Amino acid sequence: MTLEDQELKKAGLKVTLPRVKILQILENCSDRHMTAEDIYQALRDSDGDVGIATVYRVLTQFEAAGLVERHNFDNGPAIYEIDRGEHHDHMVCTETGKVIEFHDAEIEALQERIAAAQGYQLVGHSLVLYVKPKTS
Amino acid sequence: MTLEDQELKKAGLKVTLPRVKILQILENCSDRHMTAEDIYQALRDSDGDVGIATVYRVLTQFEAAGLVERHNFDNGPAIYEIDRGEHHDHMVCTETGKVIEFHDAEIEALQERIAAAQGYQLVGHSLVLYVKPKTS
DNA sequence: CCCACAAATGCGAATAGTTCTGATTTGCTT
DNA sequence: AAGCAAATCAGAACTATTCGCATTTGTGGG
Repeated sequence: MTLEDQELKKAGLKVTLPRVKILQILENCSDRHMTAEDIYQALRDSDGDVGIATVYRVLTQFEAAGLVERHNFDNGPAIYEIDRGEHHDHMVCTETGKVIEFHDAEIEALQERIAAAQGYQLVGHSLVLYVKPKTS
Repeated sequence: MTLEDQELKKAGLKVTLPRVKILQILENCSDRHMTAEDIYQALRDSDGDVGIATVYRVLTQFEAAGLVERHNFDNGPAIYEIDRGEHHDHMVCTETGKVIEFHDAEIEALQERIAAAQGYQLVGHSLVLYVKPKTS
């Protein structure tokens, strides 16, 4: 019973080979931001016989279970990352594609206030900054 | 030579029937936030024989010319709106789908600072608040 | 005012990303 | 180890969008 197995159990998900492998890939990947296709390729490269449909299904379940977060940058494929419980937003370099995480308590607070001012309650948000290196 | 014609000319675009009609639809629509499909239907309902491919092509040109803005809310189709030169972000009600515009100078300023702190220059951003009515 | 020619359009096919379907396999319960 | 629900596979389907190419449409020059 590995750590991954326990996480899956805790999330109420049956411990299956595809799910364990996908969880491992997400935990071990270097930049922590992978597309479904990236994961599919990683599986393919190692050994697996996991279909792309399963990758999507498993990622959706992981998201529902709070194990991973899904983000949509502009157009293009969604990216997935392990949810470590530390909320953050993203900055994407338009030249290199690099993704940088950041968190700003002030912005978070302002968002709440803005929603409240219109008679709403904030249930979520998506903030992506598109940036380029300063010296170009 | 209508107002729409002039706008198109100014943008360096040939004045064609599809372009004029699409511009009118965008200017006259009630909620100001339409999908390409919405526009296609509006054209179809009135009279036109404009293909969906043309709708997309024209919208892309309008965006490049600064006449309209395109936004991607989460997944689902992109929405387009006339660019009146007043920058704003969006709040989407998760229950009714209602879209509310807002602008907050403080958040804008903070975004610049955050990008700068990482050695980047802000070239754009996407901020969407997902909200629900306070009393539910 | 008309003509030529580039630019724009329509249609259908193609693409990208993602989800569904239905037959087969897998893993939990005993 | 058997049974059964849950999960998977492969491929088809779907949604949003773009492309290719034959045809049409504006526009500037004569």
